Amino acid sequence: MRAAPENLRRTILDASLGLIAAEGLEGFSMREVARRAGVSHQAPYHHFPDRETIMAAIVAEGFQRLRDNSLAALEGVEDPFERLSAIGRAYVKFALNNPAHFKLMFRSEHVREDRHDEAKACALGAFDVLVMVAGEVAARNGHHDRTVLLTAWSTVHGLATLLLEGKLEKAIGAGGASDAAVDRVIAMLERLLRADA
Amino acid sequence: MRAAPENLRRTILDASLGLIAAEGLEGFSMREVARRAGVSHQAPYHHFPDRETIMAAIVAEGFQRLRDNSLAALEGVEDPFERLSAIGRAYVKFALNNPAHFKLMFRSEHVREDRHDEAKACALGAFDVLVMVAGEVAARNGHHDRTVLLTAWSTVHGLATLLLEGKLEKAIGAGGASDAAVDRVIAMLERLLRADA
DNA sequence: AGCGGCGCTTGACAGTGTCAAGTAGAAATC
DNA sequence: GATTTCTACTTGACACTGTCAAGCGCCGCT
Repeated sequence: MRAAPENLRRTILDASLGLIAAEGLEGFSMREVARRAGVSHQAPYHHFPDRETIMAAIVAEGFQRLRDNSLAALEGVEDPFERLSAIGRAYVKFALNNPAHFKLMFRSEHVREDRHDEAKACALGAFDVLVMVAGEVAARNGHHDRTVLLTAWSTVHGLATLLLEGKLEKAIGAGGASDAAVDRVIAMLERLLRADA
Repeated sequence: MRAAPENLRRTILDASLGLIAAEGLEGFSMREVARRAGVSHQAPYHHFPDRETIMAAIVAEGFQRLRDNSLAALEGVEDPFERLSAIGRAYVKFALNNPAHFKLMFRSEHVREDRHDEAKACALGAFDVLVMVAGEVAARNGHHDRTVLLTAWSTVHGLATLLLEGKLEKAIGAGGASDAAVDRVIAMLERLLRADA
């Protein structure tokens, strides 16, 4: 009995996901993935040309999940400003729940998006949700929509990144819970954006 | 003739700075540093216990330069909101001019700040400038000073990070220059912050 | 029955960070 | 002044990495 074709491919992806979740991005190695999948160190290369392409597949899945999370966060929320906040919170939450995955998705030295169509497409898919909601906000407050988009994205992305790298302890203040800080920042941005242009 | 003590230490740091500037963060290797410094692959270990400690020294220098740049950007600027914008622009500019250096400074897997006192102190030194100016802004608009700080920092940090990773092309819009986008985001944040609480 | 090819394994190579041991030469001790 | 000590450095080795190059066994086809 031979394994179904494409079966090992999925096994390898799952092993990769498990590995980065358990050991972090720098603990990722092709050989360890192969070990976890129970195959030789070269078997993965039969399904992926190289390390970057495996990572690109993981990135693609990450952006799909990020998009799903964003859309789920929008469910039932009508007010554009609240919707933008909801996406922002989902974004940071995703980053904190999947730190290595998130880093991988946003570090070009691991995956050059322009060389991996699927990853690129999924990234655009997630991005589109933000474009849509930022557009709703801009339509309300009269600001330039691309600027609203960029500002909101930068803020939540910076917040997520700084949290992930442990740089915010000194900024949050003594004993402050980090999720409270996230809420404060996002709430503040929402309030600021509510002001008309 | 023997080299002056601590001389190789400086040579190694300079070689490291040159290497990351030329080859990027992932091109950095202890052995390549040694090669550039013209010594054996183990010589650097006589002045630094390990790779992370060399990187920590580089991080420390980076934060010193960031602090200097921030202070220089404040020179002659009186208005708190303009001052915050000036720091923000200096922050992004620093990141774009020293991409690998900037990444190194903000990635905890390379340098765990808590284990390297000098790097930590320099990071706090740069951070203090931001604390000060965010405080001035909060005193004016009546917002919570830590939240102003966090929001401003997150925004410029996210902007810098996304630019560095080449993720903003799709967000800037067709043919848009990225520095114009930076100015727009920072200007928008400034305008938003000018509104009282 | 024989064969081609697909899926995987084994082996090798150059590169890495770092441990361990050796060495040349200046300084210190007698 | 000869000998020892110490310091700055070199040489060598190890386990690990990603990836190139062959080899091997089993499946379906003719």
